[in-house]
Formats: sequence, C-alpha cells, structure tokens
Amino acid sequence: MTDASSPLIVGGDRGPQPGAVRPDEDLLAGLNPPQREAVTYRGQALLIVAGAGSGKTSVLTRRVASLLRTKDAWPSQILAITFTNKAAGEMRERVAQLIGDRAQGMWISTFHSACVRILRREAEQFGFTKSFTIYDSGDSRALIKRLVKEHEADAFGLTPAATQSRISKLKNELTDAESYARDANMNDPAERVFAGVFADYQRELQRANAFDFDDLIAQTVYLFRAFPKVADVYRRRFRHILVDEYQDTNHAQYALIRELTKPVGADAEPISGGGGMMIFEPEPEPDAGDAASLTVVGDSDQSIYAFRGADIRNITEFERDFPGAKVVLLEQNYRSTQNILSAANAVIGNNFDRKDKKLWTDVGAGEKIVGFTGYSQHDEAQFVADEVETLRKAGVDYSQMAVFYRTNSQSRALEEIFIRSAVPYKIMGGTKFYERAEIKDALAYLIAVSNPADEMAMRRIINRPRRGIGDVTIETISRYAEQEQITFRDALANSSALGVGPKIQKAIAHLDAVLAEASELMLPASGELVPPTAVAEGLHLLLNKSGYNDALRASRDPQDEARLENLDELVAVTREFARNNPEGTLVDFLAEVALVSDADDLDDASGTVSLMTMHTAKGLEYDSVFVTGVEEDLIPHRISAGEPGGPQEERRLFYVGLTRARKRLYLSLAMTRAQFGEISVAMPSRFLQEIPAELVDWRQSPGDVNSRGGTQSRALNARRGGPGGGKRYGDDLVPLARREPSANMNKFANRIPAKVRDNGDMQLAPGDRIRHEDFGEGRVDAVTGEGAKRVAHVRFETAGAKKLLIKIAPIEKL
DNA sequence: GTGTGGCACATTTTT
DNA sequence: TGTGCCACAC
Repeated sequence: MTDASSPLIVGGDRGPQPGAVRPDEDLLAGLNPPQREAVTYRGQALLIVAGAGSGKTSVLTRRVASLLRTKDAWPSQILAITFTNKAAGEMRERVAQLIGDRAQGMWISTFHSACVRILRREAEQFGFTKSFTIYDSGDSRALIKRLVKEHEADAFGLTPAATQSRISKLKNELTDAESYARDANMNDPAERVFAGVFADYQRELQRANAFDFDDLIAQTVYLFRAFPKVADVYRRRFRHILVDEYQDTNHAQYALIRELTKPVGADAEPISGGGGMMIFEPEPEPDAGDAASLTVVGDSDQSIYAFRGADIRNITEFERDFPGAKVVLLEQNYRSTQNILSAANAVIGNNFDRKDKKLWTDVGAGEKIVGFTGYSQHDEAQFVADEVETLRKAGVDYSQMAVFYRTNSQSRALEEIFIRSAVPYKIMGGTKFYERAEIKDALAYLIAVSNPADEMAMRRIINRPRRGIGDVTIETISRYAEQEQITFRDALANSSALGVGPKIQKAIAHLDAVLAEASELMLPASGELVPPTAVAEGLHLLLNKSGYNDALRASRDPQDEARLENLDELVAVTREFARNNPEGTLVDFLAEVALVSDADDLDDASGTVSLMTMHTAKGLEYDSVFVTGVEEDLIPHRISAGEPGGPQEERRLFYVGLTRARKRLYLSLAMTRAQFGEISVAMPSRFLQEIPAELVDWRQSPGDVNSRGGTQSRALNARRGGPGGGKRYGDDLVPLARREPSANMNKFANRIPAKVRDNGDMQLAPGDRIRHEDFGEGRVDAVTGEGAKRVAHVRFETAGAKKLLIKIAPIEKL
C-alpha cells in the first residue's frame, strides 16, 4: 500500500509544507484517529468503511474542506456524489460553514443530477437537444404500456411492469437495445418481442428528446466512451471525486466513476463499434498522477438497493479495482446507545459472508429497547401514537421522532390513528406530490413548452381540460405530423389542415395559441435573459388561459378544490425555485422537479413526527425511532424469500432501521394485519429472535397476546402512561412508564413462533352471543370469509361494532 | 366524446 | 381498500 503518498500538485499550488502547522488543523478538531486519517489522506484511492453513525458525513465534509484549505484542489475540481439532493444541499452548506465562500463552484449532487448537467451540455453531440425531458418511472411505464399493447407482448407474459423492470435492469448493466438484440435468442418469440419493445422504447425516447432515469447514467457513460474528447474535458476538470453511499451504486454508476477516474487522454484512440460497450479489464495506467483521486464512503451492511441494481461488490472489491487503495475503518458510533448498537450488531451478525465489524460507543447502555405487540395494526398504531405523546410530554420534540415501516401501505393505519389522536405527522414519500394527476398535468403543460418533441406530454394535455378532442382526433393529428415530418406540437399550428370539425379546430387553435404565448414568456430568444419569475408566470398563464383552472373551479367534485390548492402549491414551488435559482430556467426547474427524491422534502423544523419507509430512512437519524410491523412476511418481506440474497438484504434493511435511533428504539408488531381488506394472521419476525432478550423490555410480548388465558389482560383502549399522570421528567433520558416485565418474556425470547391462540374451527352464526376478553359481550351480525380467515362481524354492547378473526380472537361462545 | 358502474387485481423497497 | 380498466348508455 502506498501510504502517505506525496501530496498532489495541482495548478501550481503546493501541498502543505512539512513541519508547518497544517492549514487544515482546525478542521480536525474532535476527530478520532481513523477519522483524521480519512480527512487528511492524500492518494489516488481511498475507501472509508463507515459504520452506521460513525460520523461519516462530518468526515466527508471536512475532507472536502481540507482539500480546499490545503490547496490540493480548487472548488471547481471537486465532484462529490451524494445519495439524495437533500444530502447534497446539507453537504454544500456544511462545507461553506467550514471554509466560507470558497465552496462556490463545487459540484455536489446526486449521480442523476450530475449526469443531467453533463448531458445538458453535450446533448447536441448525439442527437438530443439541451431541453430534453426526464421521464420518471410513471412516464416510462406509460410509454412501455403503449408499446406492449402495440406489440401484443402481453401474449408472451410481458406485462408492462415486468417489461419496465427488465429494461431498467439491462440499462443498469449498460446493455442497450442493440446489443441485447445481438445476443438474444431470436428463435424464442418471447425474446424477440421483448427485444422489439425495448428497441421501440428507446427509439420513442430519442424521438421525444427524453431520457429515463436509467438513461441519465447509462447515456453519460456511452457519451464518454463514444467521445473520448468529451470525457477528457471532465477528467481534466474533476481532480477529486468523492462518492457517498458507495455500497448502493449500480454497475452503470460504477462504470461512470471508472470513466472519470481514467487518466486524461486514456482513450485517445476512438473505440471501435459505435455502441461503445464496456471494456472490463483494468486498463494499464500510464501515469497515475494524471488520474483524478477517488474517495468512496460506504458500509456494505447498509446496502439495501440490490433490487434496483446496486452491486455490493462495487465496495467489497474496491481494493481490487483500485490497486493501492487506502482503507480506513470507522467503527466508533457517535449516534446510538450501547443497547441499540448491541441489538443492531446481533442482528447483522447473522448475515454470513460479511466482514465482521462491530460498532461500539462510549455513551453508555441507555434505555432498553421497548417492544410491543398489538392485536391489529390499529392497536399497534395506537401504541405508537400514545408513546409519541408520552415522549412529547417528556420534552421530546415531534421532529425528533420517526416511525418506520417496510411497505408504504402500512402508513395508512398509522395515519388514521395519528389523525384521531391529533399527533402532527408528515409522510415522506408515499403518494408523492409530483405524482398527483393535476400536478403531472401542469408539468406536462410546461414540458410542452420546453420540449415540443415530447409527444407524451402533448397527448396528456391535449384534452385536459376537456376540449372535445378524443382518440380519433389525436390519431388524426399524429398521422398528419408524421406525413408532414413535423412534431405533434407543430401540427397543432395547422389546425385548419387537419380536416377536423370547426369546433375541434377552434379548440386546437386555442391550445396552440396558449402554448405559443407561454413559450414567448418562458423561453429566451437568442441571447436574451428571461427573468427568474418567468416559470411562475408562465405556469400561471398556462393554467388560466388553457381553461384548466376554470374547469376545476366549475366542478362540483369536492376533490377538485384540493386539486386547485395543489396547483397553487406548485406555483409556490416555482416561486421558491426562482428565489433559490435566480438564473434557473424552465428546463432547470423541470429537471429539479423530476429528480426530487422521497427524502428530499424533509423539513426538519416542521415540528411533526416523520413517517417513512425504512429505505427512505437511510442516512437519517432521530432521538426516538419506532420500527413497526416487525413481522414475518413484512420484514423480511414475503417476496424477498425467493430472491437470491433477499433475506440478507432484508436483514440489512432492518439493521438500517435500528441504527437510525439515537436514544430510544421501539419495535412493534401486530398479531393480525389486514391487507386488501382481508385479515390475516401475522407472525413475529425472525429478526426479533436475533436480538438478545435482555435488551428488550416487552410492554406486551407476542406471547402475551397469543397464549390463551395469559395473565396480561390488555385493554385495547387503555391509554398507556395516561394523560396528565403527574410525572415529571427533568432529564433528557426519560424513565418511561413501564409495565412490570412480562412473565412471558422468556417464553418468547428464543422461540418466536410462539403458540398462536387457536380456536380451531369454532363455528359462529349470525345471532350467536360471544364474550371477548376486552370488548365484553356482543352479538354476531354476520360471518364472512373461509377457513382460517373467517371473520365475525360482532356488535358489542359497549365497544360497538368490530370485525374479528374467528380463529385467533380471544373469544368464547356463550 | 363523455360519464357511469361493475369487476378484477393489487402492494416491496426508489433515483 | 381503492384504483384502473372495460363495456355500455347517453
């Protein structure tokens, strides 16, 4: 290993002089030795293995600051890749705090944003224009759906969803439609059809001047390979490349990094074959000093994106890929208490095939992990809501609490209970703002202005609001455009030549006029500067003059009022964009909107509890964390069982969830869970067994709920902790109200599939009277379902109407 | 071309 | 539970 190699000499600036006080000494304050090393090491390649909570963000920002301070790099020579836009923003801010305005000019962004920037500059090189559109998954699904139908591919079992994910996987492996067709077995009709759809899809994207998410990366790689001169521009520019969350990079992203870290001029000879396919073997490095230095940060235990092509080998084989690489291990955790870490270590230790690594902390054991088992997901949610309130009363801010779940659908029950309990919350991701129909419509209007080649956007808005333009007319326009070799958008300008009725002709002419007016407002004539407010004004104009807003206002559908509000919010977003990006154009705005991620809209100061999936939680931390739905078939998810490496990835996901917590961790599950309106029995997750029993304080263990006649009677509506119980907490670490340790704890500890209460095939019929352990007596109204899923609809005397799963409900027939 | 009602199917995670 | 698609009526 070439330790302590000589400092890079850049732009005539010398590195730090030996013996002198380091110019970046202040940046090292408070760092432990490995952290220091990670900040100060200067060499070609550095791998920072950063366990959860080991201060990696701090290290990364200080490393960037140090590179600038020691003059090893100018800001413009730095390219830092983060996982989310939010992380990028924070990093930029923190670097600026450390070293001031010098931070200007760095590229700190996600892979996707960086590629958009590059593609934007170079688009004309390969048949696109600067104003290309970015298709999100929904857009590309819509396009694929159309093509699948056209090719009648569903006859071969090619659903739109399957086709989309297959294309995405291929692109992540840098296989394009042509090379796929070359290697595919064309005797197989299914293969042939798929290859046809793939090729058409790519053709349509090109025709629409559009890239999908995967293309943003893959096409940038192709661009670099096909145009070595272009690649050299960026190799010359970026002398220090830093990549965060490296364990979640896919092959295309890896290839991109490889391209950028080749020595300038490495590809002097143009490569043969226009496709520019992958060259795998490491190239001889003629002059290593000439290549950019690379720093990657990651933790293979937190790799949770294999399903979208992330390749854990990128990090595990880093040392092989970059010979002479320095490796720094960060194992001291500054985030969580020892109890939380012990649980997390124990869980992740069950993954074989991993380098053993143990996080430790010196902050002490802290509180025990709290466990709770509810009857239903609502019961579970009530526990969470009650506990949130208890914490709040003890002085914990809502914004310091988070609730995690495996699947988005689980948020519904939590939401219902939170609303009822008046707990302020915010759902990250889920049905996202930008996926709402009215927002997509509004954006389609903007796209129609910015990228007239995008026929999808045109088709979307042409009859929204209703203008009396149906499929027949759309096809007429489309045919006309093809005939005249013009775009769909331009065909609108010739409405009189289309041969449609006068009413429709007028409607088309009006839409054309509105789009033209908006174009004038938002698009710069050559050399002209457009005011930053142009996007906001243009959007406002489009929505009003197109009749879109009027149609919503005139509607009597109560939802349309909410849609209007959403559109107002979108206008507000454009204003905000103008404030933050005085030079931002329409095209920039659309790109930003297309690339927002689930975690991006996180607003820390909002004073609300955050609800999100465990995936979204990556990279975040909270004082108090609730991991909910810790059940078999949920975490690990049922579908993962069949996938190679699936269960292990699920374990890593669970590990990510646990390690988000600073002080308090809650694990909860439910004994029954309703999905699709069907109630089914849930079993505790195998991961619970992996946590040493002494770390968990079960308020209500699975055993309590399961076993018949257990000692714990549980009152569904009892409010734990009670309001205004007169408890006073001075300390930050609150001793929370705790029930006496469950007598059943040992029973549960290492024998998870505890005996489920089983009423056998108890027969109930409408009119029967029953007694329920908690609800008391009631009368059966109806029985639905079959076998183990039979459900009794019962009207209780005091508790009201309930639905009970007959097989396991704590009931007896009277 | 538009609106309605019935029915099938779905939910793993996401830039 | 709820969404999306299709068939049918206006």
